[in-house]
Amino acid sequence: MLSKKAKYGLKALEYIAKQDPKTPVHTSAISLAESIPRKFLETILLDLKHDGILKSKQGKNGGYNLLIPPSEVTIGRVVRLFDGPIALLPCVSSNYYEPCEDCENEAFCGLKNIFSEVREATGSILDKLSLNDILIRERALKKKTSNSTKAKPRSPKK
Amino acid sequence: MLSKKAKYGLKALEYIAKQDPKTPVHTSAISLAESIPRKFLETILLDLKHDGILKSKQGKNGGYNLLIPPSEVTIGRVVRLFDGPIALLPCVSSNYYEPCEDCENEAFCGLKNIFSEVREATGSILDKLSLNDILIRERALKKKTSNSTKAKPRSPKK
DNA sequence: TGTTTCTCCTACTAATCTTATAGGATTTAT
DNA sequence: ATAAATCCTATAAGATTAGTAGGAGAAACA
Repeated sequence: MLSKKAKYGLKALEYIAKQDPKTPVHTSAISLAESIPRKFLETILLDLKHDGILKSKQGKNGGYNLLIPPSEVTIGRVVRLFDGPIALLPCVSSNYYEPCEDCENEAFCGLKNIFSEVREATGSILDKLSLNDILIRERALKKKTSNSTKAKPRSPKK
Repeated sequence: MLSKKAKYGLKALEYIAKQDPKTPVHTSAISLAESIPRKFLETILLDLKHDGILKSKQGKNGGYNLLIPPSEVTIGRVVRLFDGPIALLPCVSSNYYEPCEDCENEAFCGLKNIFSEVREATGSILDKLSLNDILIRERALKKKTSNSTKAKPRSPKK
């Protein structure tokens, strides 16, 4: 399971990505909108800033904005920042590789073989999809519903 | 990351699966072979027994054996037993589903959409592969190496 | 210049989870 | 009987999680 930090972090980023990129977004606004404890959120946004995903403006009317475009903020990066490795075993992690203490023959380990497949499957999703994809999918989901609610809006009038 | 329990559990099961299914396997033998603390292993094997994966024989010359064939012990089942849900968000878990506390519109959640894809990818591997597949892959890996070590053993003599 | 409103930073804490260990009760073979 | 094994519960140290507390520092603005 994701930690609250990772989940809150993703939701906060999503919220920021939806706002005007020129206007600083207040912690308290995010806190309110996404039901994230304000003080907790502060530390999370700070982490995101230190990682180079967000930039901040201090003082009155300050707040946060994305430092890099939403399409370049991968989900994997955010998950790793807060929760560490995506892999389920250290020996199959790309970014945090460590051999298992007592593994005699890593090359022959059936477990490694299987969990490497799992890591590949999840990594290929999380490192490919970005903040932007969250937004795109959300729009797609909403559109889909509004379409199926309306009566046959298939072809727009000329 | 997997917990030690899950990892130890899988390794223990693998060890047991490799032994004669008629002869009870001692905790101490597994502990020694796989470098798992004996007392810790005891509780793990007990869990596996209570879950119906292992059966035990008490008393002298007692020990553990598989209750069901290796091909029916999925990795997913063992992981879930020790570590809970495979999903990264409660709202995308098949076996432990829970709505997110403050999620207003689960149907429109971009995060859910993406992590449901992740859950599907990992679940489809972990619930399809079994203890038997670990053994099969291990054998395949060893064979591959021994082949490439030998000089062209491609076609056996008639 | 002083006040307000933000971020920034560190330290702390309560609760839970992890990774075991301890000590014996129970069961069975010999 | 005794030895050797599982069974069961309790305990405990350490790490992690999910926050909270309290202010320092920066900028806008009156």
